[in-house]
Amino acid sequence: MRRSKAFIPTSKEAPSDASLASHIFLARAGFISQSAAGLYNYMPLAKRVIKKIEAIVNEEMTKVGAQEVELSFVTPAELWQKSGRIEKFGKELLRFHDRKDNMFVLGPTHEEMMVELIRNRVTSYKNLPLNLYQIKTKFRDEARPRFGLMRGREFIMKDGYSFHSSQEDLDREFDLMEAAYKRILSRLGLDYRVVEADSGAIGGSGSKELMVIADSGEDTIAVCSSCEYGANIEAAISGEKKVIPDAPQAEFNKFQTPDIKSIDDLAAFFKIDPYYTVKCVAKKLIYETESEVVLFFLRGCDNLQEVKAVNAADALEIEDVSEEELKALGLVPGFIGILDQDKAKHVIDLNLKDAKHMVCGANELDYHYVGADLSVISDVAYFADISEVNAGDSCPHCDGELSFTKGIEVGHIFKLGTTYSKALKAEYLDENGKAQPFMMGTYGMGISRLVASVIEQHHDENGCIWTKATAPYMVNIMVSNIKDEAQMAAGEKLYKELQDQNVEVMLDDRKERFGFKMKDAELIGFPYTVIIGKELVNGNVQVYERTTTEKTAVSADEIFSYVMDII
RNA sequence: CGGGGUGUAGCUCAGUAUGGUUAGAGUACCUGGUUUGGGACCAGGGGGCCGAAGGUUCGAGUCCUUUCACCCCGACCA
Repeated sequence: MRRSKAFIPTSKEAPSDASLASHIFLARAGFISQSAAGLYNYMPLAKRVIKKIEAIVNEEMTKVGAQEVELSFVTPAELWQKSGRIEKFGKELLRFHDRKDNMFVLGPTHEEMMVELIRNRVTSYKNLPLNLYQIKTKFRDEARPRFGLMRGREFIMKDGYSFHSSQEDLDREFDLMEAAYKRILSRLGLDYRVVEADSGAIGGSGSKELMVIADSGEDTIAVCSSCEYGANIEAAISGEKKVIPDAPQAEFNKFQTPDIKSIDDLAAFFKIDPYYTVKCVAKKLIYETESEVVLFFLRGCDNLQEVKAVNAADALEIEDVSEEELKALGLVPGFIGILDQDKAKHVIDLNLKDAKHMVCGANELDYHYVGADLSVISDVAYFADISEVNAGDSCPHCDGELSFTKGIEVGHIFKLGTTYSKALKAEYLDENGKAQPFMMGTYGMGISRLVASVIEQHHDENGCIWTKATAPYMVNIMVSNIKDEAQMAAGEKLYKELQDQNVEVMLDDRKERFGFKMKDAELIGFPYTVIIGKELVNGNVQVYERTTTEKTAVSADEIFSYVMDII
């Protein structure tokens, strides 16, 4: 491509609202342009990058036997009513009516459509397993799209669905897909981590997220310093505490603690470690048709993990609750106790199971119990893991230590089980001729989000730095002064030679000055720029490498073979 | 969905408190010339229903009402 004819509208100014590097540089370098909230146009450079990523995904999917299909973007609302997700998705589903007044929704994901596609077409265990996928635009009418391609309303996703006759076979496919996803991210040149994820209200027997490591990521993940363990903070667990503070020695007793309401005050008052205090976090849990105040008890040193709390209470949502609401229930804020708690439903963190030497609220103003032994309620209370891991906690699988990092969720693989096949009555006949719902897995990967992720991880103050696998053009030939006939001829010659070898090459033949064209090349982020300029009279050109920003002198006679070697 | 903010040239923004020439700058774009190794310079030029609709006024980018869009913080996010 000749730069003079290419549609690449670069700009010195970034959109006023852009804050992420990927948003700023993709906009400035002429990859994307916004058309409305969360909607972006892909210009030629972006389109090329997307095609490269899609090609790699397609190759890896083909390797593991997945078959590509393409389902309609406009989907009948009826399917979403059958699965119940028309309510669950709510306003995120963009709905509209056709001329016959039938309702449709723009597909936000395609579980229902895919199940419907194979229903009554795949009818025997002999045809299983089956793995179908597509790469397709999705639409979710998000309340707050932001960060450019990172969180758009319209985005490109690879979504795959597998069908099985047993849990074992689903487990096998799940591992296969995890390996394939890892290969894809490695080939793209990304630093990533596979982490345990919250499986959410949808149930299923497990899910993992593929996180690209980046400070700008919206997810917090806990990773082990020495083994492969990693988990979204919503699902992370820690191992046994290695150092346990000395226990306070006290007989069980009620103790006056005037105006001591916080854990810090309590620990200071008794001169004990917060580990030996019981914290109560009251929340309002929202269910389908009702809501209820639920008390969550944890060790004073731990914090409530709200996603775990919602799961433990089997609720849909969690909200804060006011002191007035607590008092209305007969609770005493600041002194809510774990023993003889009959005012509200409560969940106790597993870290408190059989805990001894504890200080806890006495359900009475200005009084706490000391020396409490919680083993007395071990058999009657409801225990669950509801605490958030802390940086420095020990790893649940090895001797390592957990630390936090930020990640961009670019993939999510999920063991769905039979949720959708049951809801949509999709069944096959097993060896005994008995109808069974399909066991399903679902595997998503955000293609347009990957484009942004590459730049989040690979950029500098001057612009994009594309990895070799993702670069829209591998080589940029920059003719410093197009009026210099020798320079121009050398540029044209190399351009043709590289094109003949199917190298993706750009020839910057614009009537611009050296500095302008270099800045432009850096902004766009070609891996290599061949500079044909003033050194040509001495028989030399230079190769500028974007990752290192170093220039290497190369003989003009050898430049073609030199380029073929490094790319 | 709650709270806040902004709409003026392709882009980034002045101008609006106190209404009053022909609505501005930088950048980008077109012409000509000079320049040619890190986003050049000179000269000339094109480009605006000041988000939209109503209203007040002799007169509205500026004041009032309504509305739409976009953005930010939060909630939400298979």
